[in-house]
Formats: sequence, structure tokens, C-alpha cells
Amino acid sequence: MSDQKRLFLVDAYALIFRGYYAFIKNPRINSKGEDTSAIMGFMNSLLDVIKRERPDHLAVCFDKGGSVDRVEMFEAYKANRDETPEGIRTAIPYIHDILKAMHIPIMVKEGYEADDVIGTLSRQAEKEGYKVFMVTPDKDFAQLVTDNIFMYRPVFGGGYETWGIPEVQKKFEVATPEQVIDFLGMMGDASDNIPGLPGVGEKTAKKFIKQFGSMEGLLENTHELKGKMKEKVEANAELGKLSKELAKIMLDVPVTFDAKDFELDHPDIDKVKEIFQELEFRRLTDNFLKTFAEEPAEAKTESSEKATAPNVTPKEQKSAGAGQFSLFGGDTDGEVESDSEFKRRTIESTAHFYQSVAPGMATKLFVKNLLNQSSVCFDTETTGLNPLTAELVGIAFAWEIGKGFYVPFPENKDEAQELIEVLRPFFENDSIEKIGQNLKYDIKVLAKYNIEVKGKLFDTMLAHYLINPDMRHNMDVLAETYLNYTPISITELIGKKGKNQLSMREVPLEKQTEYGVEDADITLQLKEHFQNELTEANTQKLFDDIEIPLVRVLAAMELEGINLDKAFLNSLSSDLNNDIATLEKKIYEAAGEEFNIASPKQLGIVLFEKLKLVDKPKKTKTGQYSTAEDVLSYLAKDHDIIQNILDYRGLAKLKSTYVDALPEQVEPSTGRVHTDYMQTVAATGRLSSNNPNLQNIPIRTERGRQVRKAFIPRNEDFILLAADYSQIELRIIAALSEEETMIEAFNHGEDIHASTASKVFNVPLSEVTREQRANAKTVNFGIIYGVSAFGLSNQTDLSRGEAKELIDTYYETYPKLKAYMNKQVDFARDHGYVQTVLGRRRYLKDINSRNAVVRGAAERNAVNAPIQGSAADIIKIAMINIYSKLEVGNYKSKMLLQVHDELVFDIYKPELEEMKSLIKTEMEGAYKLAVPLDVDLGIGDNWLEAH
DNA sequence: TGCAATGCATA
DNA sequence: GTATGCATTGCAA
Repeated sequence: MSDQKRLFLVDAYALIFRGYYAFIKNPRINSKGEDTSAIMGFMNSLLDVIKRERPDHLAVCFDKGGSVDRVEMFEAYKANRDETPEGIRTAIPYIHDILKAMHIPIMVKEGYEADDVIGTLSRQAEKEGYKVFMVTPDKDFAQLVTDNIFMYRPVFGGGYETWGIPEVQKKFEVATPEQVIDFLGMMGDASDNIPGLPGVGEKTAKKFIKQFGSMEGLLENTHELKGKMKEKVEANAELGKLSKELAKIMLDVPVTFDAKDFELDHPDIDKVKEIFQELEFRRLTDNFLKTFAEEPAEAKTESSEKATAPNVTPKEQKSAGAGQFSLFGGDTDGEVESDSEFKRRTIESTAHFYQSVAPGMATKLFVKNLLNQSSVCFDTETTGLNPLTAELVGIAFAWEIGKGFYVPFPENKDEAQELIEVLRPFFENDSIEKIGQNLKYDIKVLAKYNIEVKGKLFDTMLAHYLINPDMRHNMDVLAETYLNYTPISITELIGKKGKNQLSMREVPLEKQTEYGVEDADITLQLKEHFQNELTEANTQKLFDDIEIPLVRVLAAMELEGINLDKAFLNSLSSDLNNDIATLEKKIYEAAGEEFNIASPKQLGIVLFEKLKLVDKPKKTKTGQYSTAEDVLSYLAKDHDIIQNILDYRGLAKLKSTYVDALPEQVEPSTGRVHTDYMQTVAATGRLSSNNPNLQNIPIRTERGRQVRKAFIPRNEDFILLAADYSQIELRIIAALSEEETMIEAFNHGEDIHASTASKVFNVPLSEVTREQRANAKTVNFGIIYGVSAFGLSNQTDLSRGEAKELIDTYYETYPKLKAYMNKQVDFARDHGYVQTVLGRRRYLKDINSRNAVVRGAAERNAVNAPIQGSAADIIKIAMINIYSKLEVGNYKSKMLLQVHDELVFDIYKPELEEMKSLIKTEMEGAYKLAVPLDVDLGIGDNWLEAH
């Protein structure tokens, strides 16, 4: 058994197409203008297979002239396939030449498809005792699988999977591989133009196979079906039979398997090199030479140990893991040497000294050296992205450009802890500055090892966020923009995401070292770059006093997490389920058919074409009927179905986004929900929250509000406290504009919207109607966003004219407010940016645009950004100060969440009174404005009650 | 599988 | 009219 011979049959076109499209976004064009993507893609995968498997027998199969038999059966067969792309047609002769030079047999038979050739050959070889692997991504081949015939499928993200009988049974939910033919016949195949049974898709086909076993079984027993399906299947019996025939791969092509011809021979290396040279493949040449330089004998015996899964020796894994050699890695930064003029520097083209540190004495000496530095850049490498569960794989250090060290970590937890203890003096040294990119992550990882990162911090991501908040701040982008350097990509190291992705732990040490130290080295270089820019942009203070101290605060909040009442959410979920089902039924009844209510497309057709609820339905910019909330709300009063749809939507959203999603996000290791605050995505300076987003938990509707009840204190000894700034943005605009009327109102603690209404509508404060107050409130908010009469009339019951009048009166009432807004726009025009009270800048490149729409947007930004941003600055100060007081006082109470103008705390009950005053004082005193800041406190046994 | 479009939750 | 994050559908390469 162990020396059973192995034959690999390669489905050439399938791999060529796949290779071609893998490069579609970044096609390989050589200096002669030829598109070589398809050739490179195909060769990458062929070499990959050879390298991994070292087959003793191999052939490559092509189509020729299409399938005569199938076209005879069904003239539309493959008729709607697009013309073969130019880049593929030109590739074929080259690939033939290369295969010839490699002494690999090309199997092709006029009038037959590669499927049929492979099918026939595999059966012949099986009879002669071979184990056969069909190298193809094409699912159709599953029908050929036997005990000795396997599919060898490339998978996205690199690597292969082997499909034997069990895999086929599982994937297709069939009892035998032959049933795959029936399955394909039933559901059809759009790309091959196999019609299939109308109305039967994947789901139904699987059901039928289970029920009837085959196409014939189905057609003979249609009496067991009912309704529309019965009619359809019966009416299309012939089509069904034909589809099955089309899907069947032929096993009687006139070709012969000749073991001797198929033996994998030594290639004519010079000839292959010559062709590669002509095509300008450099990396591929190296790869080719490497593949055939190794003595193939070693891998041979090992690879058949496991019956169904070809093995990969560790050594081969390493080379395959190099990524850019593998077509299926989809890596596109391999072969671009030709335009070297524009090429960025890389680790290969840059002098560097990156060294891993040996365990034991060497590490101790290294730490000694580390402690002599005044400023060090470090970067942790871990097993994952979740700092709560990620384990340290290594830590890279750099303090001189072009040079750095890597300390690898053992997998054993105790040993890892021992090693980190050796490094503790460095991390906890107050006088050594720590530099990093996204330090919050490293701080959290180290916190799990009970290490505190002390001393001054410099985070390059944060620095760049202040320098240019509108850009993205990941390290690769920064390195390319500021250092003209392309770092080793993580995909190159561990592959694309998916099940074949490696963990950093599985990457060979020297690669870990290169990758990790490179990151630290680059970060160090970026720091030097950004340091000056921070001073120039006058944001050094903001950096030192706000963003950097906030890193530790956020890290602590995220590590803390919040307690969630899962049982409560589960009961909420079943309630919702019932109500959704009821609504669904009503909607289907009213519509007279069942359809997907969640699909705007289908919904639009039902409402506006079938039921014709409106004469001239509004369309979206893509030409669909608009089913947006405001459009439907308008119709709701006339049509019950609309109200039901709106309710359905609301409930479905609530359930999927919150009620069902939140319990999934509970971290098993802590039993709590840990959001991740993004400090560098919102251009205005706000935080954002994700995984999960805890800044958009419902509150407006009664039903949605219930979700807040699921957020609960740590235990009975604790209580939640929510503290929110009242009208902070309006207070800011009042203060900055020095609009006395408004400032007065705030100073007297008036209801600001009522006060505005009283002035704008010229009525005494006590006689303001609800409607007047509501309208005034809308304008007040509108001002912050940069109102237009159009927008205002959309939001209120007012007409365009009335809205305009209201806005005009508003500006007359608060003249300085208008002046302030104009001043902001003027400032932006002159300087190209606006700024917050703390000097946080937002650049507005479109402020002088000739396009009125674009310019208008920039002008609204000029008004809004300083207000929203100043509010963000202020709450950040409050957070830092509160955190520091909590630390110093060693309180048990913890700050958990921030929601733009609100902070949520887990309060230890005995500390409640003290906390109330501390929090209120710190928040209200965070920043001194011409208007007092006001904070409302609420407490409760859940987040809803705390409001 | 990945992406755009649509819709909707918050401040 | 400002600022976000995320679920779902349906299509593409």
C-alpha cells in the first residue's frame, strides 16, 4: 500500500483560468506588452503541486474543439460562455512549449473536453493499481471519485484539499459520488450552460437526491411532489434527463494510459530557462530551479502514509508558504522587477541587521543592553488578533535604524511567563521611552502576562492620525508613503485568511525575525519622521496630553469589558421570533405571494409593480425602487402592509444586529463583552467602537431599548452608572461663537430648545408649544451639521419656504452664531484646515472647489468638525482624568464604555456617592468654556435604568 | 469568496 | 445637513 504509485492528472484550462483571474486586478505585463498572467498562474500551481507532492506520474490535459457529443445533444451547451480572454489564448502555445521542455505529457483529444480525458485516464490507471489525483478546482469532477481516485483541489488562500469519497458525500450530501451527476443535472450549471430543472437550486437538488436517489427516481415519482414544483418538474422531465447527460463526464474517450509516458522525468532545464527568460519570469525561474534541484526521492516514500491526504513535509510547507510562488495565495507582489525605477525599497534591497536572540544567557545580556537605551521601539508578534486570547510568539526591538533584535517566545505558558519576567524590567522601566505602531494592542497583550508598559509612549499610528486624520494609518501605507518602502506582507508569511492560514507560531524563526524586526525598524523610522511634523502642525500637546495618555485608558476599558445578561437576550430573541413570524404571514397574505422581505429589490417589485401602491414610485440612483424608511413611512398610513413591513424590518434588524449578535460576542475567557475602540478612524477626533459596536445600542424605540437591559453590572455588589454631557455640542458652538443670547440661556440652566423656540417664534418661554420646541430642536441640531432649508423641511412638517424662514429668523436671533460659522469657512479657505479647541486639525481640500456640491460639503465640514471634534477632545480629557483618579485611589469601580457624550461605569456600591461626585466634577471640569458644562448622572441595575 | 448597494442603529 | 459600524442581499471574476 505504501508504495502504491501515484498519478496526477492536471486540468489545464481550469488552472489557467484560475491563474489568469488571480492576477486580474494586477495583470503581469512584460516589457513587450504581453499579458503573462495566465502562464505565470498556471506554472506557479504546477510547480506547487510538483513541489508538494513529488508525483511519480503526471500529465496535463487540455480540451480541443469542445465536446462534439455534448453540442450534438444540446446546441446551447457552453454557448453563452464568454469569448476566451486574449490573455489566455496567447498563453496556450507558451504553456505547451514549457510542458514539452519539462517532458510532461500533454493529453488532448479532438472533440473531447479535458474532463472526459481525465475521467477516462483515471479509470484506466485505477485498474492498473494507481492512486489517481485529479488536479482541478472544478466541482464536477467529484462524480469521478472512488476509493483510489481523488480530487486534489486548490483552495483560496493557498494549499490544497483532497476530496475522497467521504468529502464528496459531505459536500454534496450524497450517498455515492455518482449521484453528483444527478445533483448537477437537477440544479444545472450556469457557466457550462447546463439548464437543470427550472426552479431547482442547490437546496432543492440536495433534498431530491436524498428523497429519490437520482434524476430518474425523481422523474418516476413526481406524484410525491406537490404544487408548483410538481408541475414544473413534470413539464421538464426531458430537460432533466438531458441535463444529467450533459453533466456526466465520459469514461470512454479513445486515449490510452501508458505508465511509461507519464513518468515524471527530469526537465530540459536550459530550454525552460530560455522560455522563462523570453517571458521575463525571474522569480519563477528561481522557483523552477529550486523545485528541480532538490532530489525528489526523499518526499516520495513519505507521501502515501495517509491514505487519502497527500502529505506535505515540513520543508515543503516552508517553501510553499513563501506565498508569492503560489498562485492560489493570490499574492500579487511577486514579479514586478521590470519597472524598477518606480519600485519601492524592500527588505531585500535594503541593508539591515536583524537578529534573533538565543534563549538563556544571550537573552539576559540582551536585556541588559536594552536597559541602557533611552528610547526603544518594540512590536509584539502573537498567535492572533484578539489580545485577550493571543499568545506571545515573539517580541521585536529596535533602537537604531536598520538594526534590531527578535526575542522568540516558547509555546509553553510557564516558560513564556518566565521569559517575559526577564523582560519585565524593560517594560516597567519608567525612564525608557517605548515606541510602537498601535501600542494599545501590545499593551493589552502584555497586560495578559501581567506586564505593565510604563514610561513615555510614542505611537506612530496616533501621530499620523493627528498629522492627517483623513488618511489611513496602517503601517504598510505609512511605510510606502513616508519611507518609500514596502514591508513584508503578512499574507506572504501566513497566507490569506481562511482555514489554511498559518499562525505566526508556525512561521520559521528566521521569517518571524525578518518580519517582526522589520516592523519595529520601520516604526522607529516613522517616529523620526512624524516627530517633526507633530510640532509643525502644532499638535504636539494634543498628542502628549490627550491621545497618548488615552491609549492606556482605552486599553484598560477594553480589557475590563462589560457584563451581559445572555439569558435575557435569549428570551428577547424568542419573543422577536414570534412577532416576526406573525408579521411575515400578514405581509405574504397582503402581497398574495411569498418573497424575501429583506430584499429591497424584491420588495420594491411587489409593492410597486404587483400591488401598484403608487403611481410614480421613487427610484434610487441604481434604478431600483426605493424602499427606504422615509419613503415607506409616508405610505404607511394608507396601507397596512407597509406598516407591517416597516415593523418587520425593525424587528429583524434588532434581532440580527443586537439580540442574537451580542451573546456571540461574549469572550469565553472572561464571560464579558470587550469592544475595541478605534482611536484613529473618525476624522473629527471621535472614537469609534467595533467588534461589537457598543456605541449604537438602540434607545429610541421601546422595543429596541430593551436591549440595554442586557448590559448589567459585574455582580450584586456593583451598579451601573451612566454620565452624559447635556447638549455639549450646542454649548460648544454657543461658547465659541460668543453668542450672548444662547450663553445666557445656558447660564440660567434653561431648556435650550424651548428657549430657542421662544425667541424664534417670539412667544414667552412658558407658552412654547410642543411643536415649536420640536422644530427649534431640529434647527439647533441642524446648525451643528450645517443646515439647509431643504434638509430642514425634510426633517420637519415645514415646507421649504417655512423652513427657510425659520432658519433666517434663527440667524437673526443668534447673529453671532452665523458670523462664527462664516468665520470657520473663511478660516478653512485661508488655511486649508479647521481646528478644535485643542488644536486638532481637519484638512478640507475641497473647500475651494469649483463644484458647488463638493464645496458645500466641505463648508459643512468646516462648521461641524470643530464642534464635534471639540466635544470629543473634552470627553477624552475627562476620561483620562477620571481613569487616573480611579487608579490613584485604587477604587474597585471601573470605567467601561464611552458613547461620544456619555461614559458608563461599573460602580462598587460602597463607592457610589464618592464616584458620583468624582465623575461629575471631572467631566464638568474637563475644559473651561464660556458656557458651563452640565453632566446628568443615572444609576441602575442595567444600562437602560441608568439613563 | 469578496464587494457594492441598501438600510438602519447611535451621537 | 455631521460622524460612525454592521447585517443582508445579490452579483461578480
